[in-house]
Parts: sequence; structure tokens; C-alpha cells
Amino acid sequence: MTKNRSKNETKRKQILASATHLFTEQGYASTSMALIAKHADVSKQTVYSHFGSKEELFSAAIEQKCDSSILLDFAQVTLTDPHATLLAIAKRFFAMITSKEALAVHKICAFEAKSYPQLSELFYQAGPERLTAEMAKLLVEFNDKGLLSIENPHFAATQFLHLVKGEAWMRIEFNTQYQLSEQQIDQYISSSVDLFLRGYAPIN
Amino acid sequence: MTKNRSKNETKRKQILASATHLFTEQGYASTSMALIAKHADVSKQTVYSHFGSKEELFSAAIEQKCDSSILLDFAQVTLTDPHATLLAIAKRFFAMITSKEALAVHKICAFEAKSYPQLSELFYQAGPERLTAEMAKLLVEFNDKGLLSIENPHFAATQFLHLVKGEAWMRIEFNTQYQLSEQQIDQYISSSVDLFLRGYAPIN
DNA sequence: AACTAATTAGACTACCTAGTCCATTTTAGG
DNA sequence: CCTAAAATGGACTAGGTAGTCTAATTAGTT
Repeated sequence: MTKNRSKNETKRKQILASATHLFTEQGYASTSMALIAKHADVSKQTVYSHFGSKEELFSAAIEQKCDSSILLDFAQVTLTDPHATLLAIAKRFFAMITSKEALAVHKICAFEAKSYPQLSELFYQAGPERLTAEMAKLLVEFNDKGLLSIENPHFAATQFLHLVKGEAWMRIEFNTQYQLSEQQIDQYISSSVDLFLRGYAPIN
Repeated sequence: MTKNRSKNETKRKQILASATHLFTEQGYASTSMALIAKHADVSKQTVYSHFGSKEELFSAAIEQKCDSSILLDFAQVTLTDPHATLLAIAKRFFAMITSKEALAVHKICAFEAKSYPQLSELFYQAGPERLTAEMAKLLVEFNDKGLLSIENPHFAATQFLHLVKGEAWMRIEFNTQYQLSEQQIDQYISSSVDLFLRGYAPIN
């Protein structure tokens, strides 16, 4: 019955990829539908046939990016001593948040937080909130084993993640002239893990 | 000799104030020169007579904001015990970075960091860098008095400030649905000061 | 009062924007 | 192979943009 020729899924993906790239790179206002079409090697009409409007496309693009580029697999973490575990997590966390993609989506979500609160909410839940929850679970385990003494695991989790993010991430965010070297970043992360462990060391 | 009627300094200030307000509120691309002129109750031509172009006006606006709204007077801090001192600084620091003005200038500098690196550099130096330096000086004093045991005061200063900023600030940045209450913020800040102090407690 | 530069409103250029329309071509399912 | 829908490109509307220009007005300095 349905002689419907279905819309080309490949084209949809091309459009979405181009939109994501351009929106995160240049922002919403500075990115035109014509440019997205050209970049996706597709006609403008096709863009409008897949996504009804610029706003719709923007939402779809950011939502997709929130799903795909804010990942940190805690299952991979092997639980040994707190120091080794936290250091490993810290390094992977830092690598993730300083990836081009994560930086780009962070930037635009923060900037458009007033205009598109549902998108920044989405980002916050997919990113910081989810990670904090996983981190808190981990800290509870250490606490239960008596390896750390943590009263409020959620607070502690956010403190840990913000410590690790800290200075080095901010310099990248602001694209400052003097960026920290890999060695300095390792030192900073290591120093933050140490601070955290001393601050939450079990009382004995 | 100069029969020049000098340009009205009041108008210049009006223009700058309007530009700052609109740029920080809506961003560079979405703010038009016509709107700035109207908002400043001035003709468009006058805007161009005071500031040659949109870019020039943008720079002037952000530069002015960096000077005026990222201030934290450390001289007011009375040095007593570390806990009281750091808690007082933490609270004032947090209040400053969550002010509308500081949030707005932070947002736009981060967003335009790629397009206007000199502006984000300016912000970074006027804000985070200056504060970190002052904080580090303070920590050195505590260290010298044997009240804290800090190896790298610069690291420690950034760690302290990022701990305090942490979760609560991020929720504001992303305009999330559930904001922390004043009480929760106080708890979080207090908990972060405690963590910092335990982590850098002198060894005895 | 006279001179001169600042300021004004508004027209104007040249260009970009989101979104629509339409005639044509491509393509995939039946 | 046929047909219906997808995709195309280009014209088009209606509106916004930065920046220039002009002629008239205002106001400070001498």
C-alpha cells in the first residue's frame, strides 16, 4: 500500500552532523541554514524537509551531541586503592571534558542557557549530573570499606570533579595565551587527587 | 586655537553602558548597532562617531566590564584563623562570581574566546588570574605561620577557588531547573572550606 | 553674535537572513 | 519499467544587518 519512498536517512545524518559542527563552532545566531545545507552537500529545501525550522534543527543537533560526546564509562574502572582509582578517573574525566566536542557543546549550552533552557538542562543532566551521581556511588563504596570518610557523597563527588577540572580546563575555555603543559596538567590533577584524599582520609 | 566643541562624554558613557548591557545579555551577533543607539537614546551616527565600528564598541564594552565588575577586595579581609578567613573569602568570592554582571561577562568572554582572544585573555587576567595570585599570597602567609602546609600555593589557590565555585555556580551557569537554596550553598561552601583545610592541614 | 564641530533623523547601499514556492530531476519501491 | 515521493536549484518575499551620506539642528567656544 505504502508507495512512500522513505526519506534518505543518510542525508538526515549529514545535515545533523553539519548542523552540530557549525552550531557548536559559531553559535546559533551566526550559523545560517544555507551554510548548513551547503556544508551537508544538500539543498536547503531538503534541510527544511527533514527539520521544520532552524530552532528544531538546533535542538536536534545539541541533543544528539549531548548523547554522544559526554561519556565516561565508570565500568572500566577497576577498583583498587582509592588513590589509583581516583587518579585514573580524574585523568579520563579531564581528557573527556577537554575534548573538542565536549568543549563545544559546553560552550553553546552555557551561552544559550537563557534562550534554550531545555537544552542546557539536557546538557547538565547528561553531563555533570550523571557523572556526579556515578562518582558519588563510587565514593560511597570507598566510604563503606573504611577507605575514606565521607559524610556527604554528593558534595564530595562535585568537589572532586571541580577540583580536577579546575585551572587547566578554564585556561582552555578562555583560550588563554599560556596553556598548561601536559606535565603541569598531570601535576595539577595529581595534586588535586591528593588534596581530596587527605581531606577525606578516614579518621584513625 | 581649538574651536572644537568637544564630544559629549555623557553620551559616550551612555553608549558604552547600553552596549555592555546588550552585548553581555544577547551576545555579539544578536546585538545590532541600531538597537544600541536606540537603547542609549542617541543617533546611530553618534555611536559611529564615538566608536568607529561594531567590533571597536564591543571591545570597549567588554574591557570596561572586566575592569568594573570582577572585583574582590582582599584588603578588607582580616587575618584571623584560617577557617574564619577562608570562609569569609569564599562567601564574598561566591557572591561576586554569581553577580549578574560577572556571569554575563564570563558568558560572553567564554563564548567569543575564539573570535576575540584578546578579550577573553583580558577577562582571564582581570578575573581568575588576579584573584588566584592574591589568594596564593594569603596562603603563603598561612603557610609561613605554620597554620597550613602548602607546597604549591598557586595550585592550592586555584583549587580553593574552584572548590568554592563548584556545583552551585555551574547550576546558575546552565540555568538549571533546580537551583541550590541559599542554605545549601552555604553548606557547600562551608564543606569545601573544611575539605581544603583538612587537605592542607599542617603535619604534626 | 558668529563660528564650528557635535548631533540628529532618515534615506540609502549592499548584503545577509529564514522560510516559501515551483518546475525539474533523481531515485527507490512495487 | 512506472510512479510517487524525495531531492534539487534557483527565484522570491519580507525583513534585518553594518555602515555611509546628507541636510538640518544644536550647543560650546571665542
